[in-house]
Amino acid sequence: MHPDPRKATPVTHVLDDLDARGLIAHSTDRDALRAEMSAGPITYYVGFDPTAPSLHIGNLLQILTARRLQLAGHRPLLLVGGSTGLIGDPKEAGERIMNTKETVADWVARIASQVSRFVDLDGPNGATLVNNLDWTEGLSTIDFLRDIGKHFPVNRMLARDVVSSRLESGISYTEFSYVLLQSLDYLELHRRHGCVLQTGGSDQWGNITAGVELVRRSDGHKVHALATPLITKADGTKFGKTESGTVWLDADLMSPYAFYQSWIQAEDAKVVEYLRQFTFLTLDEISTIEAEHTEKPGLRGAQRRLAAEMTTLVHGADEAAAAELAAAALFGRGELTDLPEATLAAALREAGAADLTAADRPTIVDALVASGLTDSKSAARRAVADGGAYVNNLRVSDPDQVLEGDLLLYNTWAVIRKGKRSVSGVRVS
RNA sequence: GGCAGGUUGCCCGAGUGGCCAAAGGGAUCUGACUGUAAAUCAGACGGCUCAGCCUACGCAGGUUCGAACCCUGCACCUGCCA
Repeated sequence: MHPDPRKATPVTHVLDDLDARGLIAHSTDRDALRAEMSAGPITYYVGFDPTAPSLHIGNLLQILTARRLQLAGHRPLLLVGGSTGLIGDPKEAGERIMNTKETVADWVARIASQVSRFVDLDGPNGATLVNNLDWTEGLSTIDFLRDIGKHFPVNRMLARDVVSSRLESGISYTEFSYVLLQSLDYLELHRRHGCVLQTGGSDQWGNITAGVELVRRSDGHKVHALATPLITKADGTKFGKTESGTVWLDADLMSPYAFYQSWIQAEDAKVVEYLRQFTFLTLDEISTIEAEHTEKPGLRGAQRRLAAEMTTLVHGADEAAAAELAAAALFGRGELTDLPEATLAAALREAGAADLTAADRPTIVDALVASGLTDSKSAARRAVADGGAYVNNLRVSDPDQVLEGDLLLYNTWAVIRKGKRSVSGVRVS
């Protein structure tokens, strides 16, 4: 699970490594930070709010960045937002729906265990998990307003982009206050653990610098901030949160196979960037991959490597290998009929296979729905009408086509495909 | 509290009594071309027992042969005034 430290330890300063990987979008006084880091291990933190039962690859970038800093000898504090998760960070789309305290507490536990898998918890610079509920639960409103609120000029708060964009559509006092809580986190971690750096996504920059400011005003100390860029696709839209939904890290929410697929479909124009930002391959190794990729993009070597690295990192080597084998079987050049039954069955189990009953005489439309490739029978019929439905890589044009006889491999299996990249299986028995 | 405007399908947005499952755009899906890439072009895009039926235009009720469109009440949002 943990990348080999020898491979990952940069020979250069870790800040230069992050920079070269395209992981620094914004930073406070870089030279001062560099000097502090060179003088000895520093303590830094990154926070995750429990807005779902699992983290996604946007959060993963933050975890991996924290891991890079840890590998360089610094000490991470991983904060899970037990209290901030109850409030909700304002986002442009509009007011968040509030989750119950029980739900948030459950998500906190899940996310804490998820996040701790990516860092070392032991050793001289072992990571510490913290929960901001610890210092907000007993905090009185009066103390909060006097000690924290006093440092926040409302005119400056109103000027922040997220807030000003919400002034028209409306924003609750609850969300408006969020930045005070995150800032308080930084102050608390600075006081309790000597934390002098907060990292996060560039969308958090406003919240992060507000914390820097609070520490300066309250304690007179200069602390730092570093933000990673928003990871985008070639068209500028957010990577990893699109058509089929969010790319989750939890295997129950997204199978390792699906996770692998989401990476292998990376765009040519972006795949090398992703390799730099997400993997622990050295920049030299990535240069080599990039050269091959530029030479023969059709081989999709960069995408394969990216998918393998990421699936290994998140789900482990065994799952990664299984996902790779499944992809090779289902997307390979070879005939599906040439696959041994065990290979075929394994591949379909990875991709996901639905059970159908032969006596029901299931049709292609039934199979598309049962496998989850389409949301409804209407959509399935449409797919067939569009010429986008395949059984064992052969186009099916009749929506009433029953899956039986020659359409079943080993008298049992059928590989159902919708379009080019969506494959699933059915087992008819 | 008063006045004005608004609430339409995944999102934006047109529609003010029948020709509306609802223009247009975006997103998404599929096809062609390909390399599980991009770009381009084309088609699709509420559901179902699919030449028909059902559900839908904030919620509830009403007028009408017929309502997303008219009326009443309610909820929420925005602006102006107190």
